[in-house]
This record gives sequence, structure tokens and C-alpha cells, in this order.
Amino acid sequence: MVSTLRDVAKHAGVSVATVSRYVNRSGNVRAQTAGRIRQAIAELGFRPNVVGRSLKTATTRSLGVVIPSLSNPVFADAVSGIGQTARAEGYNLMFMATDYDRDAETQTVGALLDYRIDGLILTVSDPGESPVLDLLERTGTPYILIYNQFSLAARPSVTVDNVAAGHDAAEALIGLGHRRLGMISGSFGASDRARARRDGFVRAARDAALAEPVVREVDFLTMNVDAILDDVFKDRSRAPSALFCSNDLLAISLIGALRRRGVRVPDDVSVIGFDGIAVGSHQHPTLTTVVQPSREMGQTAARQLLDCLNGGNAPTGAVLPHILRLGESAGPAGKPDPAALQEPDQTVQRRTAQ
Amino acid sequence: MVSTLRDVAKHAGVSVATVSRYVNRSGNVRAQTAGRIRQAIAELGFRPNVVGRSLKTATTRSLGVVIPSLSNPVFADAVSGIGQTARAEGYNLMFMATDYDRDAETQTVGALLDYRIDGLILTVSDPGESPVLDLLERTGTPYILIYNQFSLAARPSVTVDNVAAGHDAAEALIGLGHRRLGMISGSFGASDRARARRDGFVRAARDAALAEPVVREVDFLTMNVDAILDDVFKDRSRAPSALFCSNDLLAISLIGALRRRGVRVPDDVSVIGFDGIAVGSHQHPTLTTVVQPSREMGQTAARQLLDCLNGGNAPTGAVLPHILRLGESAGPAGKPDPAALQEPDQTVQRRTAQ
DNA sequence: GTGAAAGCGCTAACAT
DNA sequence: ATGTTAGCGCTTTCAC
Repeated sequence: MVSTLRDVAKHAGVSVATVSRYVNRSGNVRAQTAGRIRQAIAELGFRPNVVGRSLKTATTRSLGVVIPSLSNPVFADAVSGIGQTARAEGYNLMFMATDYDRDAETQTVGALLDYRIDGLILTVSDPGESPVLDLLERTGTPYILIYNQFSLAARPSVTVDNVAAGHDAAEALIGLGHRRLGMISGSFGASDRARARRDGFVRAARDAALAEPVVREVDFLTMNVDAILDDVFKDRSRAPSALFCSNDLLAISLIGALRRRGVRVPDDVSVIGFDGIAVGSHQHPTLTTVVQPSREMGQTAARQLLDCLNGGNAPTGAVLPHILRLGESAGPAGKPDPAALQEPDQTVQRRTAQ
Repeated sequence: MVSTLRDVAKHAGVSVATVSRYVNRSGNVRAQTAGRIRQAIAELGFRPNVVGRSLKTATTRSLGVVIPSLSNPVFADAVSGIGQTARAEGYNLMFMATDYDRDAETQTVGALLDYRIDGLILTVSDPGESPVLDLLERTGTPYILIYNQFSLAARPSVTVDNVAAGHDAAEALIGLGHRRLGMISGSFGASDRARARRDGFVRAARDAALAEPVVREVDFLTMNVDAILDDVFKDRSRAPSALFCSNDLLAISLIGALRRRGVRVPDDVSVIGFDGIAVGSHQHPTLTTVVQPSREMGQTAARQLLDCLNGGNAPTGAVLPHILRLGESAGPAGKPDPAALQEPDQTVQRRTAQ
């Protein structure tokens, strides 16, 4: 059914080497010969077998991608960027999601290594203490992290400065006059970036001499925001007037839950998210959030990895600038003054971290 | 750096054949020999090279996945389901998005074929007239469509009955008392399912002897809903009181745009979406929508394909039931009567199509 | 239970 | 400019 180089060679009356040269544009082939080969290829519907090539060249022209989940558009966007850059260079993607399961990380990366991917782009739960990264180092597989915060071990990663970003989120709220801040986050255990955002956020509150922010974890699968809200707003006098969510999906849930219990956003409580997923800016109220350039992060990671594979330097990672996007979900603290309201959806570039 | 079967064999003092048998659990190996091999593998950090195996067995244990975009969570969910099922059987995914570009479809599928994927799961822009599907038929590659409507050519596809679903959406609105319906859709040219949904929707309006629904296409990339709304609501007296969107992302945009211009949802205009993406039910108002079981669709497609690869029958496709999810975004027509409002987020199973 | 050897489809010396 | 050939890592007869 499928034909091989040999079939084509026989059909065109040349040797396999010549066909190979023609197909790969390596070495010269006389125009007339090329014509015969072209015709043979067309007649047989020949498609080169990458498996044979890979075995010989010890290279697969495929990149592994391992991320926690596709359910969060932030990762999907990054994968889009990776795919675009990879495809432009003729690379394919072998893809797997781990669903935030550490064992799946190891298993998945192992499988990818068996496929002899040329390099790997991944997000792990903890880059400081990761058997997966050790395995990659040991086997000498080029890799680059994405989203993961830099750790002491200095693993290359393409990310924003999550600490600075968390700090900026707090400052934005403080700038609006909020004095009692809170943060609601997904599992800190499964996300080094959530921890970093929290650290920056809390530090900003301290820097401004505010009371220690309320910080709560919410179970990511059930997204049971209501239980958290009951707790946070138990004591209305000490309840936060502004909440920072560790990601936009959570922020959107939170706003829905608040409004469903009659709390007005932003009039009663301001909300700021993190990620900058597209749906946030199409909502009502539009979501105020710290935007990560996810697509660009994917592109950058892919670019660095591909450069490395093309004989360049090892990936170094990159800290990309985050952007504060002002939407309608965060407003001035206290009695709302319409004149003081932000113009919705105004986008303000903030500093690059580091 | 990486060791081979031969290295292990030498290290353990056995032949490569025996190591191969041990690794693949094919044929018997004496316990003592197995022990030596196990140790050699551990010491050398041996990982079998799938490329060599694939060349020999003419099978890669990898599935191709080609979908229009990862930006819409509905596809991301399906890919999750595919990945889960594939991984459970030890299959890997080679993944590519086409960004709704027909040429990219062909190019991408071609690349995947060169990698000798064992089978392919894909969504095409037009299954009736698709060079890609012809190519797959010609090469005898097992494949199954997903989301695509069945066509005359009877390509196997895992989908909901989009015509019936569009019909149900209209009936739901009509049941709430709406008499003037409208539909806003992404490009019909790039989506056979959008066309099918429209057909069912329009037919239901006719069946109910209503005026022909207003139908408008919106550019998917810019999502410029406002221009459409200006047009649709130009003549308030004839403007629709309920709008059906061809997908949830669009519905969410639409609701935001409506509210931003002071139109209350659902008090003034009801909105119903399509897909059932998670974020819709966390919004305020919660989104009324026709839910596709995306994850399950992915699982079903993967299962049928894998069964086929394991020597079973060719994939037949499947029509999975859709579900109408009643949220807050659709309410009674005319003067809203609080007592008559639906209980939010109540989920009602509807008939399976066909 | 184990080993020897052929060969999957391709590329890259090397030879002509 | 083209042909011959070895061999990439593995599985799988076929012997023993």
C-alpha cells in the first residue's frame, strides 16, 4: 500500500541514494533525473517514512509538550504558540497533559523520551524538586520550562515574574483605595507560580503597612468558591474589599458567585485575576487581570529550544513582561464615585520584571 | 549517552533477543536471567528506542490529532478526552491545530502521515469536499472525525446531532414565549456544524409559524459583535427577543456587549449558546446552552480508533446526546415575571438525536 | 530458554 | 551526477 524509497528508485530507474538526495534536496540531481523521480513519486503516491529517517539520523524533528491541563485556556494558548513556531520549522508536537498529577509527569516524560523527541517544553508542579527534570538532565535532553518560576537550581524557564506580578496586582488594588486585601488561589502545592504570586501580593500589602491579607486555597476540580466566600465574609467588618485570584478562571467563578449572593462587583468588592485569557475581556463586568503573554511565551520557548537543536546555545529561559489590564471588575474602594471609575478595558503596560 | 538493547545484552551477558523478549514480555525468560537483565537496564538507565521498534513493526503507537483551534475550550476538552483514552492504552498523541485554514489541514495531515501515525482523529472544515479525507482513504489510514456532521459520503464521525440540537435551542426559546428569534454565528463556510445548527434552528421557527429568524455571521477573529448588534437592533420593533449563538464563546461575548449597551439579559433579550464550556456555568448570568459532551466525544473517538487498530472493526462514528442546560441567560419573553423565572443551572436531559 | 541473523526505510560516506 | 553499501535499534523467525 505504502511505497518506499526503493520502490520509487526502481520505478524511476535510479538508485535509492539519488531519490533520497532529491527528496531531501541534499546533493545535486540532474533536471532530467529529477523529473523522472518526481513522476515516480507522484504515480506511487510516495511519502517518505520519517521513522526510517529518524532511526538513521537519530533525530525525530518532533518536540514534546507536557502541561498540567488543557482545560485552562492559558495553557492552550501557549501550546498554540509552540505549535505555530514548531510547524514553521517543520517540527511536530507530541503532546500530553498531566492533569496536575506528579506521577503522570514522570510517566509522560518517560514515554516522550522513548519516542526520542528532540526536545521538550514542559510545566512541572515543582521545578525545585523534580525527578522529571533530573531525568532530563541525566539523559541530556534539551528542554525548557514554561510558566514555572525560576528555582534555585536555575532551570531555564519562560515565564513572567510572578512575584512582581503579584506585587503589581496588590498595588493596583491599593491604588484604588483598598485597605483590606484578600487572595483566593488554586492549590499552592501544585503550582509554584501561585506561591510566587502570593508572595508578591502579601509583600505589597506589608510594604503598604496594611493588615495581612486573607489567603485561601480553593479546590481546583470542584471550584467550590461558595464555601470560601462564606468563610471570608463571615465577619463583614474585617472582610476584604478586594480579592486577587490566582487565575482568571477562578476570578470569573468568583465574580459569578459574588453576584449570585447579591454582592456587587466592583461596587462592593473588587476582583482582579491573573492570566489574561480571552474570555475575561468579553465578560460583564470585564475582568481586571494581570496578563501573561501566553502565546508569546510558547513561541519564545519553542524558539529557544529550536535554536538549541540547530546547534545554538542551550535554552536560557526568559522573563517576559506582564501587563495589567484594567477592566470593570476592579473599582475604587468604599462608596463608589462614578467620576473616579476607571475607563473600562484600558490597557497599561507595566514594567518588565527583573 | 543513551544505551541500546545491545549494550544491555552485553552488560547482562545475554543476547539482544532475550533482552527484547524481557522488555516486551514476549516469550519466556528464566527468572535468573530476567534478574540480570533488570539490573543491567537499571545500571545503564536503558530506555527502549521506540523509533527502532516502529521501523520493525510498522506501527508507532501514536495517534494524530488535528483540530481547528485550541483557543476554543470545546476542542481542548475533546483533546483531553482523547489523550486520556490514548494514554491508558500506551498511545501517544501527535497534535496540530490548523487555525481554520484548509491548506494547513492538508499540510498537517500529510506531515502526520509521514510520521506513520497509526490513526487519526480530526475535525475538518468540510467533510463533504475534503482532499484530506480523500488522502486518508487512499492511503488506508484509519481515521475518525469529531464534531463534523455526517455527510453524504458517510465519513465516520463522533458528534451530536447538530440539526436536532439547533431545533431544541429554538424550541427552548419558543417555550419561554419568544416569537422573534435570531441567530449569531461564526463563519458558516468554515463550519459544517454551524450550518447544521442553523438549519435546525430555522426549521423550528418555521414549524412554530414564527417569522424567519434573523441570522448573522460574525468574524471569528475580531469578534466584532457590536457591529452586528447595531444592525440587528436597528429596528427595535422587529428586533429579536432571543438570540442563539453558534458557540458559547460567542454567547459570552454577546452577553457582555449587550449589557455594556444597557440591554438586560435575560430581561430584555435572552441568549442561548452552544457547547457547554465550563466557564459558561460560572458566569453571571449563568449561560443557557446546548451542551456537547466534548470530553466524552474525544474518548469515544479514541476508543473506536483504538479498537480498530487492535484488529476490530473500522470506526463507525457515533451520535452522542446533547443536553440543554438552563442557565440564567435565557428567560421568559416580554415583561419578566420573577415567579416564572427558571431555577438557574437546572440541567435537563434531552432526547438523543436520531 | 536462549542465540544468530535478517531486515524494517532511510541517510551518508565512499566510490565511480 | 549517480550508485553501492553499511548500519541506525529493534523484533522475529528459525535453530538449537
